[in-house]
Amino acid sequence: MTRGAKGDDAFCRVGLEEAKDYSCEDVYGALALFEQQQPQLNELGLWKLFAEVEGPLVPVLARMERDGVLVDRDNLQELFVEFSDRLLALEQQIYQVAGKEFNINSSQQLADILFEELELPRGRKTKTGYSTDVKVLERLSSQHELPALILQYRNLAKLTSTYVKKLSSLAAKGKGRIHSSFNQCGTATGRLSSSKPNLQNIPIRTPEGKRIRSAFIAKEGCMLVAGDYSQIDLRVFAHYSRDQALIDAFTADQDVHRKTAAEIFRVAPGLVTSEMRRVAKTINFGIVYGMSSFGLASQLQVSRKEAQIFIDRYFDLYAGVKTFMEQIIEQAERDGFVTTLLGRRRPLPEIHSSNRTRREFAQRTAINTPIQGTAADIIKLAMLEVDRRLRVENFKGRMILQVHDELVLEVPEKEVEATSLLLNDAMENVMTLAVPLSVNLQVSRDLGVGK
DNA sequence: ACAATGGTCC
DNA sequence: ACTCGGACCATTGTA
Repeated sequence: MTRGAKGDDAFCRVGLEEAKDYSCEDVYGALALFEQQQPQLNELGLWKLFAEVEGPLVPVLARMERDGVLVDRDNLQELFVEFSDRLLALEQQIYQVAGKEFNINSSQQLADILFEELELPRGRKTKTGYSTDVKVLERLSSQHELPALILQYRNLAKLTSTYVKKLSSLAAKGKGRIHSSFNQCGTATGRLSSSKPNLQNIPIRTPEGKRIRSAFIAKEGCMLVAGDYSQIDLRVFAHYSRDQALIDAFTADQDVHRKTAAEIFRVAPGLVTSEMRRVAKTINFGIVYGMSSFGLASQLQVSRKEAQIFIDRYFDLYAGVKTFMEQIIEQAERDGFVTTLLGRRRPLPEIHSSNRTRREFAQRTAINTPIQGTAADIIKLAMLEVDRRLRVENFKGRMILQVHDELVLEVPEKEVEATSLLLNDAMENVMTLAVPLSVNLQVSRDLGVGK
């Protein structure tokens, strides 16, 4: 049933007759698959998940895809001109500093210049040579001006080609709305994915990135209402681990990164610096991913010993977390799979691998999948509830984006207040865990400023 | 067409 | 020897 890579737009070229046959074949195939797989879903205990979540979600996603999201074409065009100009200038500057012209986009050619001609210290090796990734270039920035220029160039080139250019061309046709595909199959954890274009990795970190975000707007007379779950992964983690300190922190609505920082640095919460909090935040995320002391050390740029101390103190504070990790790995070894709160299942055959790297990877996956997958379960339920309530209450607002822990709605100005309440309530109360779910709301004309 | 590298998001 | 979970995509360079 796979179409050719360039065949997805076939309906634009063929007549209705052929399109009809083609569509019916698709439907027939889907039905045949359904009849074959229904018993399997039953046996695996997945029927309920299919019938009550994934199935009902199909029309919701289909409508999101059809409606799309509006972008400001003029704004994008201006960004394209400005970024192209700046890239051209950077390019010339780079040639001058490097002493010759080369293809800046080629990591190979760049490596030649940096490590052969300029004789800068080499870093990590790749399969084909020496790495020129952001970590390496940042380290070299203090010794030579070229690496810093490359970083600037890469940053701008990435934004221009992947986002500005791509989004412009997609928005050029039709009403300026961009129609992504939200895929239900294809992730190992149960998350959605977005493609053609991917609207789940629109920039947000850098100032230039935020300007690209600003090009995503609400149509005339509407506002964008966004709700994002506050630290849903860690909250799910608290729920699963039943760790009392973590549960207490979220129940009291404490700043959990600050609390962690206070503990591992042995200072009063009031004396936690932003740097200490940053370290604690990295650890909190690392824990969810099953990070080792080695991984933590390389992430934080500290010694393994220091990293190990952080981890020891972490497990001191959150004793339940360690037990949970051990138990979920045991479970994976026993069953050969792990599950999410709604029974979504991920096989982990490599949990018994004799290859240590593979086995440990499977162990980290055993920890991460129930967390990430349960968070995905929760927001999928929220999407169904939001969609249902919008209809029941006859609101005109519609969901247009999902970004893993965030839902964005396009809402008529007059309904913003009521819809915001609806969104907040539906997201926070869609499921009851051992800790409350908390949602931050944002109302704006575009996706840029303040988010 | 495909692998490798690098980079964006949660 | 060990380098954090999940995605998608652009570009280069080789086949």
